[in-house]
Amino acid sequence: MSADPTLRREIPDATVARLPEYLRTLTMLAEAGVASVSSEELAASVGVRSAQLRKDLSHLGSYGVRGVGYEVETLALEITRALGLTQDWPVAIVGMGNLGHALASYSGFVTKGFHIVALFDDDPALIGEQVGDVTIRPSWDIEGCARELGIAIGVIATPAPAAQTVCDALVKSGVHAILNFAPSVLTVPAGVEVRRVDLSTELQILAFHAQRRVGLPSPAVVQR
Amino acid sequence: MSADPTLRREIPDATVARLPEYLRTLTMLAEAGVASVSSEELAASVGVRSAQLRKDLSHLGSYGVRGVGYEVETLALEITRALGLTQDWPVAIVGMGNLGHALASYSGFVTKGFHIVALFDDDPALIGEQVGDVTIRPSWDIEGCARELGIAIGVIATPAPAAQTVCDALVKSGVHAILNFAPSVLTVPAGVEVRRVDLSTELQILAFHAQRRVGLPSPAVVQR
DNA sequence: ATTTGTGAACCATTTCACAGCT
DNA sequence: AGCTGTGAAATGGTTCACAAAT
Repeated sequence: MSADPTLRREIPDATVARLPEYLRTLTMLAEAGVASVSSEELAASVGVRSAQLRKDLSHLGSYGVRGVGYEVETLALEITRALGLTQDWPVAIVGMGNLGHALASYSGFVTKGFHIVALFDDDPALIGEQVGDVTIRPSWDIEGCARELGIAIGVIATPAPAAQTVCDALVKSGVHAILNFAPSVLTVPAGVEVRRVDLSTELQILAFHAQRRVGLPSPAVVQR
Repeated sequence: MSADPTLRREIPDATVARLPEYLRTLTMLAEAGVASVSSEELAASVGVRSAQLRKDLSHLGSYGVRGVGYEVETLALEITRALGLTQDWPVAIVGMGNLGHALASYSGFVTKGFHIVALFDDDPALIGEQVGDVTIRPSWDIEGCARELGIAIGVIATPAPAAQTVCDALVKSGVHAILNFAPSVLTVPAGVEVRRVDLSTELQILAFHAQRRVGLPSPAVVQR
């Protein structure tokens, strides 16, 4: 492996997962006119320990000033660069039911860095519908048009039984990154990154913790 | 602490996060009429290693039979019990925009173990609307009615600026488990469990991995 | 013969604590 | 003096490999 000092460092997954948080907070600080933060302050806003923040940032390079802190604009730019958000990523959503519609019009989606270029569904009643400035296409056209639209990230919001078929079509079209909202495990070739978001999984994890509470101080009196 | 052999074991977070996956797969197997599985088979369906599955299950107790495997029904029941899904958890959703509506009618929500008992929004145009068999109430009534409805889990689907206020109201009403879809970090007293699901965070993590691919096989025709 | 349950080894991540720089 | 960057220690999680059980 090359030991290029400027870029192509190995960034741990756990760090990558926190970078978006840091970036969001830095963006808010920048909008509030804050020019500089210490690791202590930034960590507090994000809800991590300052040592963790510093270690995370150290994987990107050395962008702080000892005795002073980090320049907000600079750090935000470096994280943006590290995450690959200096370019625009074309995204497709497959499955335009309630969830698909909600995702397509979700403000957080239009965040700098992403651009919805295609919507797919296999329900004839939905095909042709205009959502924002994109028209819903039939799912069976994925392989026909996904590659020429340059889709890099696919979002699957179909019912579970359709998810694997849709996933296969996306992968065949050159998509290497998939966000799966369907409650099913996807099988993909090596090199394709899948992340899953599942409501019932999250609720069940919360139920576990809620259950642990039986017999604990129920009143929400703030205490320490 | 007590070393009670039957219950109240310490289950690692990483294990708890996988239990819902196991349960979902077991439920599918049961519906397909499968009576027994080996750790190898079950692990393959879920996408983990068999040693991991066995270690995870060992935290619940010893419910397998050596030389044979696990009885599907029994194991499903034990996981259900461990997750606290033998009882029904009353859930409230706050923020009934596109996402809130999609969540309220999401089939995965009605999974055994959860029951939507209240919906809240502060938009007068939405208050009073019927979604399923629940009527949308004004957000400022949370403290007034959440406790008597026995709400255990709160789902926040509001815009980011409202999230902390809503969270405080939920906590004050005795809610100890919160699922936050708003892109903001919530501050809660100790003992309250918060899980966050954020679309742009997920997309940014995927962008990072997509970026790593530049110059790898299968060009997706990069363009602007 | 086969598959579980689990110590032990391994690996990843977090936290500590302080040297190094401004 | 103050805060970053980072080795070293501590913690948590995963995988190995095999004894125990049927």
